[in-house]
Amino acid sequence: MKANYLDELNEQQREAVIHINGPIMIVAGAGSGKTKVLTTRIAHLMRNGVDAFNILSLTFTNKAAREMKERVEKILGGSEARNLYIGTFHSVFARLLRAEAHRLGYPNDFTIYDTDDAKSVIKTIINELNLDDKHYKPNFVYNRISAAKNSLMGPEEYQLDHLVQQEDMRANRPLIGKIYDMYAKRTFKNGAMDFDDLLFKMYILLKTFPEVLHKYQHKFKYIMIDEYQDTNPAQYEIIKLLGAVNENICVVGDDAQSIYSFRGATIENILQFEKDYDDVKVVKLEQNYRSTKSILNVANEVIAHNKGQIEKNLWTDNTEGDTIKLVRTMTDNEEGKFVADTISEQKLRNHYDNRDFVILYRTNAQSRSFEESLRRKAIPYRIFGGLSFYQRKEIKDYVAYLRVTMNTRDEESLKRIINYPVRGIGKTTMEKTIVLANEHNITMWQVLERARELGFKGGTVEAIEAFVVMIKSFQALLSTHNAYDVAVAVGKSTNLVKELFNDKTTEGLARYENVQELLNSIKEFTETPDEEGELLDKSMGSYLQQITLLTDADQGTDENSDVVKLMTIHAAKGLEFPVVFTVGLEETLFPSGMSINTREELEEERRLFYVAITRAKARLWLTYANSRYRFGNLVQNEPSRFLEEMPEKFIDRSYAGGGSVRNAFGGGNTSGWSNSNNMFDRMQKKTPGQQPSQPVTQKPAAKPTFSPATTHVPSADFTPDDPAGMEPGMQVEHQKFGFGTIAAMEGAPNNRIATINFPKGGGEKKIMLNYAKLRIIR
DNA sequence: AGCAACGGCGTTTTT
DNA sequence: CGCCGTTGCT
Repeated sequence: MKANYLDELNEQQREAVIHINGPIMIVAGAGSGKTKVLTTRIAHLMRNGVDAFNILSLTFTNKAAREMKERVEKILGGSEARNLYIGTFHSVFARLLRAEAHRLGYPNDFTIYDTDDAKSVIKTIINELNLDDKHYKPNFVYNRISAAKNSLMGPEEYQLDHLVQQEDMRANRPLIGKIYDMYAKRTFKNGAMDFDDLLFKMYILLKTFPEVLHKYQHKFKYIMIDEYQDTNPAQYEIIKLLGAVNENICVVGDDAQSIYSFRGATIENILQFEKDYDDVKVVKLEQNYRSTKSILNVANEVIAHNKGQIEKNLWTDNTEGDTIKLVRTMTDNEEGKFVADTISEQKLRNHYDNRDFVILYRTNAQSRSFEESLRRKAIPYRIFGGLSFYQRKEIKDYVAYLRVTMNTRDEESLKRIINYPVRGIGKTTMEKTIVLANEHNITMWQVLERARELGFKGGTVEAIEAFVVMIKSFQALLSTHNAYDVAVAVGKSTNLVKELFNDKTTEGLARYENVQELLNSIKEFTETPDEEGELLDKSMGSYLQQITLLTDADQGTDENSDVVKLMTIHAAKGLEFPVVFTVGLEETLFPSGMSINTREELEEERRLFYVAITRAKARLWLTYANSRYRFGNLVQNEPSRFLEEMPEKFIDRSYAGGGSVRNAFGGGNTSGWSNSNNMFDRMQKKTPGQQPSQPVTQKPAAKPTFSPATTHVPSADFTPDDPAGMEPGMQVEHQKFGFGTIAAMEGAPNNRIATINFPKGGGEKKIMLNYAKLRIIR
């Protein structure tokens, strides 16, 4: 244990850490050691007698939660940190609701609908109401409903609220309230919650059941909230309820980095915190440890253009560092090329690794030109964002089977699989099923169960009955087998896996691999001890709820993979990189054309720019293109207004990459500047044929966090041994991770957990022996 | 029932 | 431009 953990803090940090009881607000400027303060504070609480079980810490990503736990463990030693309740608002509440949802009439194994699922339900309802989905766009309606829930407004209130109704009338969409009402009823009938429900229903639960509120008020005696500037009213009210008894609430945030108002976050929460409680301790962390003076000065000056912030003065002891480079290119493609070239150059000149670079953009769609240029130069990269692994069709299909197995009320999933793979339950049958379900006021599944009785005939009734029997056989397996075995059985019985296996097209192969990856992730889930709380819930239901909440920031835990990262600025929140490229600094793109109509919107864009700048530790490039393709046609853009807000002193506007040194700002003609024959290109050309025929580029696809780095082919005679005989020092073989050595053993005798070092399987893994299949070598 | 061709639309940002 | 959903054909 580190005895001197307080010595590693500056005065303000220490002040924040040693404050134990009563509300405290930590205003933490960018790079001011916020995470360190949070983790040290948790450790300090525990050192001073607070039980880890009584600490709730809410973070912005699951990855942040995991890291936090590790860091606390490092400070304290031992494994007490395992008992902390750390996670995102959504995942923590999902877990609590898993224990309590029945009180609200939901199954505890409720399904969590992602945005696509939710929009699909909405679209169904719009069609049922005979409304035009061109006018009532599901997307628009979804956002309206989402906003309502985030401000804790239910369907009834929504339809009665004058202001809201006026807005809908003015938008010529008066029936949104009606759709909302039906949507709420439908998802409830489906036993499903969407993302916003995880907050909304949590609030309802605490409001409705005093004994539940009481229970959690006393469980969570100490509450910490990271990124408080990005919380919404629903989150605010829940925290208010949970913290009401002990008032040991610690919020950490930076109003200058509030960038999520589009999903209901309100900066008011942090601005008002001082008024919410008596005697709020306020600590400001103003020393930046991350960036050079140049970077920080530019950031400070940019954000000064916003009005009304919490007063603070962010400063640094770091060196002045390089100037910030401002670069214009002719087109978006040249922008991509410039960035790739510069990365090559910087690697040589300053000995950077790929992992030191990040490319930040405003919209996901901008990634393309950078992908191409990086691929061309064989620079490995990884894109964060875009379509997640779990949104892929083949994965959603597979998961839909698992969901229905867990929760037969889930119609969205049921409709997805009822005739996939084809089993003779076509459109007519499905429609009839829906009609019957409505008529008898039962679920679709119950109609299927009683198909014969309800008048289905011939081949149809046989097909339905076979389907019902199959799903029930999966359900029966749940009590005797772990989630992985059930999933495998599902793949076999449905022919899902075989069907994909027989598809020898490239896409078919990729889909097959993705499904294997899904199975791997389930396997790893069942075998890895739970790091997020005291419950070792390894059930299928727990798995399904968890994967829906995984985000892009959560993956890419493989810190050791040496790749350039590409992501939106939103996704980069909380991260830092030695070298940052912020690209696409053009009017209508950044600031976004959608956000230049009010001062509030524009200020949020500026905060976003501030976040982008402050990600950089040592070097920062800002680029923009004269023209770029948007929606298929070439458009001209002015340079971003933000560029004019930066202090000249720290900016190098003359650095224009391939040629022109003049006139980085002016419009006009720069023809001839793009004959890119700079040194990096030449270097690249010097080694023809030396490039790997297979580019090292990682698959941009988001993969589950828990997938192994390498695949091990098990020995032919692989048979699992009885885990009872396993002890530290033994050599074992794992079907996926390969050969390894048992480093340590812990856990109760009937639930032993081994720490095993797999040299080729991704290093040290914790494995629950009850679930893992291991072969003893010696 | 399954596939090809076509057209329309979209880009903020994400749990 | 590229994706998605719809249409219309077989």
